[in-house]
Amino acid sequence: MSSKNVQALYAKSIQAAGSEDVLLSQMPVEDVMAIDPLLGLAVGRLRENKVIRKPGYDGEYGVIRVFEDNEVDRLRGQNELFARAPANSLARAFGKPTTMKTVRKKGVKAAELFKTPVKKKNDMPASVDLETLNTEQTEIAGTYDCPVAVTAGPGTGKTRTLALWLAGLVRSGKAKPDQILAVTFTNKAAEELASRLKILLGGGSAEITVQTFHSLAFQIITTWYPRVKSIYDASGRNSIIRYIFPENTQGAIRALADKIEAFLDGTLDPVEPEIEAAALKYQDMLESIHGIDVAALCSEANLIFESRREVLDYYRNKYKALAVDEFQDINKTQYEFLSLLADPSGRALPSILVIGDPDQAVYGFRGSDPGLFKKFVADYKAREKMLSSNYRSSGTICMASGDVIGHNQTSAGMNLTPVRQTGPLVSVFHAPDEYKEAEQIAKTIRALVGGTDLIESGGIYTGDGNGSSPYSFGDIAVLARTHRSAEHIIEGFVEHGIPVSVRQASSPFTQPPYSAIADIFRFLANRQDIVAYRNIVARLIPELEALQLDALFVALASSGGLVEHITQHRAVQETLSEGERGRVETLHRFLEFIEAEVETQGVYKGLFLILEKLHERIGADLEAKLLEEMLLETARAHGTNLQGFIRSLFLEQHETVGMPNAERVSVLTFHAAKGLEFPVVFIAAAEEGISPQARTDTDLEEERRLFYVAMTRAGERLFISHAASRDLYGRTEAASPSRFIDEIRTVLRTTFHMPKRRKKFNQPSLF
DNA sequence: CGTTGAATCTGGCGA
DNA sequence: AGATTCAACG
Ligand SMILES: Nc1ncnc2c1ncn2[C@@H]1O[C@H](COP(=O)(O)OP(=O)(O)OP(=O)(O)O)[C@@H](O)[C@H]1O
Repeated sequence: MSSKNVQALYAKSIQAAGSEDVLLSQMPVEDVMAIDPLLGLAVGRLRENKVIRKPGYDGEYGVIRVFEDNEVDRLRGQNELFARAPANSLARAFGKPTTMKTVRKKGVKAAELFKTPVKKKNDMPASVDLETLNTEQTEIAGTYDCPVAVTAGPGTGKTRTLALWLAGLVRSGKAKPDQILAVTFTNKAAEELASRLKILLGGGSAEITVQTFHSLAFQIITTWYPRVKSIYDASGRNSIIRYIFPENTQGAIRALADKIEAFLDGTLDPVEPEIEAAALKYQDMLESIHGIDVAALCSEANLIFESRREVLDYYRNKYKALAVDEFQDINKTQYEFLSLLADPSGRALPSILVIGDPDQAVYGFRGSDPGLFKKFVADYKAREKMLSSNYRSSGTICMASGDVIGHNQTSAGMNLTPVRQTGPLVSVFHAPDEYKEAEQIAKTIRALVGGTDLIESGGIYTGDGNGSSPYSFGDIAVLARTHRSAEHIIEGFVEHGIPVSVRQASSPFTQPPYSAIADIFRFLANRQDIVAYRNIVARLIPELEALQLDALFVALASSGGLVEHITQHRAVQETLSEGERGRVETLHRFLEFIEAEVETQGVYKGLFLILEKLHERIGADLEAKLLEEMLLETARAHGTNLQGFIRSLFLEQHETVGMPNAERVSVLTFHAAKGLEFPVVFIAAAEEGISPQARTDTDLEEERRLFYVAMTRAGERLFISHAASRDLYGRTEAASPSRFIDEIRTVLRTTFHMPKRRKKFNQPSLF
């Protein structure tokens, strides 16, 4: 079936159903069957969630594996099918039609994807116990009359205690929910805390402010200065800096951008006059387009507090209680923000609880200063507390991680007493290369969830001997130091049919080649944002040169964001040929079309059309497609709320959610894993040069803390793997095992080697 | 002027 | 490897 046919068919089906949503979610399956049996089958299976959404590593767009092997071929065009048909009005859109790169590889055996068992033990319902505290925890959770600073190791119930401290405020009537503020450093932590509070307090918890420093600051800024509309992250920052200082080389731009970032965040030390000057120029530009840089959010909020007494008083009166988790990650500016909200010398100090673990300080690169913990204790005359019982990890994992962190000179050396018993040894696995590493992890996961692969491959885990498979995909996480090494794992999982969930840091949609998406939404929401406009044109009509872009830029600036007459502007007439102006006008029509679609059909529709447009020019690799799916989901959730979507785009991490309830293995960076826990953890790419990194400015102790964070996420089983060689920029580099592995005493680990790489040879089954 | 091939570069974590 | 930028060529 050719894709044209599929498009036509799909269009026909939508027509019959009334809308694509109706088709996908409401129309009786039999009716869809009547239009086309194959489509009916697909829709039916989609609805039953019997679907593994397989990211298109083979060059297809968002392939959804709904069919068995023999069926797949019949649906060759399913990519377009699920990507929906293109809007006719755009068929001959601007730009020269470029052929989309299509790579087709043989797909995995679809049948494999279906034999994966679903859910096992972690069906812990609402009855999950969040209330029980030990004596030390209880004491902390009940202290409201004096600031408290808690230092405690991983798994000691810090977050649990903090949640109950917050809940206690409400239950005891000491504070109303809307008088309570809990600040976190990551969105994940905020979500986690909010969901715990919901369980503890029910609906009333919604009134409690649980936010990251950044999103809180953004909210404060936009409340009092509604003029600010566009958010610029590292990627947007780079493009503006490149525009302002065009004479700089790539490397110089990056160095400058890094320093400007630190300056904006108030953590540049010492402040270099040239950097300050450059940063101010940059901020002028942002100011003029009604934008703000993420790095400047906290500093700007502080400025508002300092310059507008009534604003500060408003927040001081509002919050009667304040809690900060992961306090070791705080930086100078955030500390100032905090002390502005809760004046340590003031008369009416709110209840304050801060909790942290110096051994888990891993944000040195963005200016966090663990010394601020001591400063807090001194400034607030806080009562210091400790927790020492680890409830999360087996005795083995506690000891092993203790061995590693013990190598840090600056380790607090806190004693950690495991509550849980000794467990299986830490499994260390040597693979010949990163592909084999991924494969082995995939096989081990299969074995853990009930497969038999590992018996065949003579591998690491052969079950608990009782034939039961105690784990589900959702119990398992693979952690990696860098996104790059995580990607290899994801690819391997896709190939081996392991359902995977990926959590990205800052939105990939603010970076090329997707930055056009971010810019389009920015521009639609903020017509003053001519930088966004320039980026859109540069990305979508790449043939235009800098001078021509400048002409458009100037023209738009002088027209106050009105796009219509730009091409008549003198500067544009002079620098662009008639054909080029025509293409720009087509682009304008496209933007207006998107705007209308967003208003009437929602952000989802707009985003979908943009992605489609983008794919006329660029192909999409594995990760891209996974991400597109995910972003479309996010967009759908925001309906027609453009502002909400933008905020989420720039300030939140994005996770592939895909099919609801689908059990997935989490693949995360060490940083992203902080605060989470999994019964089974794999640490991948434990190699010198990766973990620890080997750069001139690498802080070895921070690298070790990161590794420690990764290890301590595990409850029962910890696997550490490394590859002897790894492809890097086309070169194959030899790599030796991470020193952190050796730091674990030998009796706590077992080591496995993989046979040397055999080309294209499949191990025959032994049984 | 537009196309093509060669040279260059890729640097981490997150809001 | 793969994307992007640059130089030489038609
Ligand atoms: N008193 C307790 N009784 C039973 N379980 C507990 C208790 N305290 C904590 N736990 C459990 O221990 C685990 C770790 O708790 P929590 O996530 O609060 O630790 P944490 O100190 O914040 O860890 P980390 O710093 O590593 O993120 C959780 O599964 C929690 O439910």
